[in-house]
Amino acid sequence: MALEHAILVSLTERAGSGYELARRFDRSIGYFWPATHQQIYRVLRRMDEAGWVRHTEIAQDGRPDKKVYRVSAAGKAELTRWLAEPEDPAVLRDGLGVKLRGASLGDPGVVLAEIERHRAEHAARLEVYRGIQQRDFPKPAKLHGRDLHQYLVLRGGIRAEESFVDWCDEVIEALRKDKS
Amino acid sequence: MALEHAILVSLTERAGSGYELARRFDRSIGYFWPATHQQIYRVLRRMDEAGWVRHTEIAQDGRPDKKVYRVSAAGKAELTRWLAEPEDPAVLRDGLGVKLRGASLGDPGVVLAEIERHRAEHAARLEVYRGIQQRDFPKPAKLHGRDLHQYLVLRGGIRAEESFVDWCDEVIEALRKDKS
DNA sequence: AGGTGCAGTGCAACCAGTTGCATAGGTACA
DNA sequence: TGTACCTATGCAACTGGTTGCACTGCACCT
Repeated sequence: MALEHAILVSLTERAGSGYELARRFDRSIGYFWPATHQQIYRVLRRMDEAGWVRHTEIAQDGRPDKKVYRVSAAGKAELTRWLAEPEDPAVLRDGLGVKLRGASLGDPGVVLAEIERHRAEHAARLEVYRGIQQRDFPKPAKLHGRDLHQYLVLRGGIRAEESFVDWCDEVIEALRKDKS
Repeated sequence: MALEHAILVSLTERAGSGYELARRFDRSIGYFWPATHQQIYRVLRRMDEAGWVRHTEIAQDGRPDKKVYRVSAAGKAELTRWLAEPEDPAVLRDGLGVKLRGASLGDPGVVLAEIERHRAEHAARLEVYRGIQQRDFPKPAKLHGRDLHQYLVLRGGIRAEESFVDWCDEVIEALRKDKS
């Protein structure tokens, strides 16, 4: 139970509309906490009713009106309350692992190809992360406070992708050897 | 959409009741695909109606009757169909990352302690995985087919946990340095 | 003139998963 | 004797998230 809090963190960094938030979730923050625009709109409304955020309607010319949300005092209080609360460890739910485990029930070449495909996808995402690292954090030793935290989250993404890609390579090699 | 398939894979390895499956999911397979007994019972019934599995009621003395499920021909067909189908990349949803990103909004020491707690939990799980590896796969170079696949899935778990623990260490060191 | 795509918000239906509870007999321990 | 835990199945209510669709209007390309 924490899309609320992901939105609060994002809105604390910068106020924005539901649409803008959905864009942010597609980029940076959504890599660690995915959300659709639907889900975001719904949660925003709920938080508005609860008083955690307030919105101001902004008329724009050429494009539709938008509602810009900002975190209220109650929202900040809720955020700090949540930060102090213990968080459940993240659960992973990996269909690829299940597939590999069942690989011998079908054509093993099919699963091998699937692993190769996933490897490529994760390698691409790794490149994106590394690009962000070089662009936004060229001197990591000098970072402090919020910038440091953001950098460390990115490091987590990089490490996870690296380790996934390495695993794929191990699997690909082992499956090839087993097949021949 | 794949609890169905996780159950089918597990039942192919060995037939069993809903209760037994729930135990298996608590141990091995559930590390990669968690499920509660509720969810398992419900899906089993649905798959029974769809003809993917069949059950035989078994009376036991001293303990309640049970229904032992086994995969039908239709179930096997569905499994191989699914194996050939491309799988979406697993999404991660990590509250700890969100917390770290918002760490400067609260007491930074609180988040540091939280990371340390998670590190301990994942290190413990890593030990469990390594224990399984030593007990069940002492000679990995000799593995083939199903055993090899099972070993490789375990390797994925080990790699993921190792990389998470390493990340925690990086974060802990950086946060300590930043605080002082 | 027509299609695609972006900005912006939203409803309704659905699906997957969680939580709380119920039932029932057995074993094990204090 | 009471309590707690294990085996075994299941209902009901709820929560979180997905999918499909709808409406508006501008910009850009062909």
